[in-house]
Amino acid sequence: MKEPRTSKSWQAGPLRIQVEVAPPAGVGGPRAGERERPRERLSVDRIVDTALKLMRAEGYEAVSMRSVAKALDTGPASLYAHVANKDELDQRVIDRIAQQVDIPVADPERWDEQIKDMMRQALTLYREHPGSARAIMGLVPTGYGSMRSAEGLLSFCRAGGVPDQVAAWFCDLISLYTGAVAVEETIWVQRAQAAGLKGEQADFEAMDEQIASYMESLPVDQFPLMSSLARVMTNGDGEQRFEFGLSVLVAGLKAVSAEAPTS
Amino acid sequence: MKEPRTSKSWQAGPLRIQVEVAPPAGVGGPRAGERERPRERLSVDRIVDTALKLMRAEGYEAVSMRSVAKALDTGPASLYAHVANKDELDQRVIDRIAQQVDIPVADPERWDEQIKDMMRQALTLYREHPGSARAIMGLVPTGYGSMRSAEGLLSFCRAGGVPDQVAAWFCDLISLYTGAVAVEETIWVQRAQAAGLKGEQADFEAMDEQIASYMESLPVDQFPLMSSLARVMTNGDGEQRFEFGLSVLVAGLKAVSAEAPTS
DNA sequence: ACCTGAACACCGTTCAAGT
DNA sequence: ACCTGAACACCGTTCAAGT
Repeated sequence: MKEPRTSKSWQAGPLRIQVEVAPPAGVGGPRAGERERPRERLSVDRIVDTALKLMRAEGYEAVSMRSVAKALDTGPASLYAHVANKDELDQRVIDRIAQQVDIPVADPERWDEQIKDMMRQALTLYREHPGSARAIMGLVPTGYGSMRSAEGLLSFCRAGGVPDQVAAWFCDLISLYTGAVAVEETIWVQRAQAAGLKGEQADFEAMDEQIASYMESLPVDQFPLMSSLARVMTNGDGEQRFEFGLSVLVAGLKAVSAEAPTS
Repeated sequence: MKEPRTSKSWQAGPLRIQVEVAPPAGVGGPRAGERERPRERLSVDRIVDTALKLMRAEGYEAVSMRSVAKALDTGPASLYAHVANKDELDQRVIDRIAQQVDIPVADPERWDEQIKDMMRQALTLYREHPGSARAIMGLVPTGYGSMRSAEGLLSFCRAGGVPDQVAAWFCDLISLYTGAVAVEETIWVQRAQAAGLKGEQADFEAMDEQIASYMESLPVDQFPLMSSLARVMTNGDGEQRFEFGLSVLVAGLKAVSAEAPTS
């Protein structure tokens, strides 16, 4: 094990914790008006920026040490002077995305809606960076963006009178759920794209229809419910399903908070 | 695109649906007493069996077309006569795991506990096959095992008087959550292993401690809650956190069911 | 200190050739 | 029909050598 090359690292324990309590100087990317000289100096920011751009444009799968290096007009080995490994790069990219979430001041009148809004924003950001959720679920989130999000969620829970322990665990729970939804969507999109190379558009309706009629075709004696509820199972788009999930989670949060002793 | 080589496939639509409505003949693996002849004939079952064993022993990461082929004493190309691609192999392995979940007859007295029990079983199985959750979250689940699980969940919801649409979406929701928890755990285990190559045991306490003290060190003005609740945030082991999630989800299910019109 | 080319040990998949 | 060796186009990471 070698020491981390980036100065802002924390390795007092087994984990590498990404420490970056302030957002990067600019919003990201070379400042406007800055000319692209043929060979600019490498830096963590430049690397993260190009990775982010690549992800936005072509999805997480297209982001590799090699592709990022190529976009920077160099070889993959050069990146390792600024970033410990792919994992750290992923972590930094993800955190940059998380920093884009807008977190309002907690309002006791609508703290539950504020929680939902935050997660809707997160899902939107995931969608704008196809596959990013894939990466997030492979990481222990530290870093400014993640901490900021957690702080926000905690503040909304406080505003709602949620006991601390419940609030703490709920942060994890709802973040995990949102990430998982994004991952699931990514898969569907990939499947649809893989299947529909001829057509430009992914045909989700055809996929739903296919699954529904498959469920309907299941043997009624073994699968009485699945076969009769096939259409109900496949009902609704991603939006409706996500909203359903948010409702269940927030309703559950309230119920559990009411039971728990206020700690 | 070539047609699927396996007879039991369904490609009427964009998706490849794995159709296997009855479990494989044996419980899995060559029957006891069957001698291992140097070069047995390949088959889907043999391939899935060896992949499953490999996953159980060394985790999902160790399961590649090449490693499975090697374990079968052949080259990776040989597998493609029986399995369309890695994706189909994953799907079949996952489904074999899902088939191991025990699904009792629905009991209106304790339908909610039955739901929780099923998910506890699922998490245990994920843990016994490290990384399997990773694979499951990359798949659109069809196949016998998945259908059986969904049927079970639906039957419990019915027993609890949950409206159909709510039940259908809830199946997805709680399965997604359980898979996500398993994925998250996998990551922690991997991190711990990567960090603690010297020691045999993964030192989760040290990781918790590290994270907790990192959170405590956050600037209080920006992160008043995170810094003061650091210990609460890192409280509890995987078990407690999962149980919390199950409670929130089931409580939420009841609340949402009460609101919704009984369809 | 930073960067590089070349190499190492892997992937999934394809394809022409064998039996 | 089933299996195979060899190849293709990728990975992440390392390392000695350059500047």
